[in-house]
Amino acid sequence: MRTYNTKQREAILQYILSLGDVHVTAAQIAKHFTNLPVGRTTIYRHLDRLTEDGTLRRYTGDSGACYQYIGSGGCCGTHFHLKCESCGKLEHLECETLSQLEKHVLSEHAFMVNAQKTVLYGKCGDCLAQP
Amino acid sequence: MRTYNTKQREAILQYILSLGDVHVTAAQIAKHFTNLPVGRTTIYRHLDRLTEDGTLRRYTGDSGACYQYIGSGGCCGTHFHLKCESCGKLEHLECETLSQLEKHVLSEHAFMVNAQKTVLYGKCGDCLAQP
DNA sequence: TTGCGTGCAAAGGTTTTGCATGGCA
DNA sequence: TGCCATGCAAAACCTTTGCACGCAA
Repeated sequence: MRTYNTKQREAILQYILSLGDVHVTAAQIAKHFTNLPVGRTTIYRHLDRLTEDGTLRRYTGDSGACYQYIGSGGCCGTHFHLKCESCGKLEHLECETLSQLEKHVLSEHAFMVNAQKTVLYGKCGDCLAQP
Repeated sequence: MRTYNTKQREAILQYILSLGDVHVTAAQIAKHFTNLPVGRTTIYRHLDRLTEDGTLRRYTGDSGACYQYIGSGGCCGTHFHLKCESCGKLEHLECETLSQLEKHVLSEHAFMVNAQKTVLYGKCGDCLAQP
């Protein structure tokens, strides 16, 4: 099955890439393209496809699904992510302590953590510094 | 504002308590009360109230909100939870390694983890043992 | 020309709200 | 009796699906 390079596909991908570490919802994308000819259906279909491709990460927030760019390297497959509850920023977290955690939980608590899907919620440094 | 002790309130609370560590969705509760006079509206209103009370924990799954009993002691305020993606079981995880993780992430990565809201996804021991 | 891509409309599911009635205290 | 609680119906949302037309290759 071939994939076509349409204007809508380009526009959606460009927008997500431009956001960097900040996640988006389908509604946000739709709002961003209010004045352009991009239908909701198309947005959802591309988000689904990009998620299956491994281009985007999908997780479920309090009001709908959120998507965020992962990158072509697939480097985010093995490490955790930190989601700031104040500003919505999603940070990547790769360090030895996290790997130890995975091993510990598996060996001591008989639970295999799926780092790909797990998001640690909390407050990032920037938001902690502000009142 | 007083709160009344109605049959519906009792029935819903009893059902959630009887489930122990297993979470429920609003749909499951509605299904459980198919033959009893408990409307969806009432279920949602009680779930909201109980969550605000701190009696229940609420988190959002792939298809709707999930609720789980916390207990009056609030003992779950400080530890993590493990959600099995296969069977849906929610396990409590309290151990020294997790506390270390929190301290490490805060001091080394400038991020304060909200353990109350964070759920680690993965596979529990029972499901790992099965094919 | 071929077949995927698009978008409108409609359907499906979950959650919320309006309003009249019911029931605890 | 005074209010909160209830539940039906309808609305508000988010997401998916059917179908005809458009467009990239």
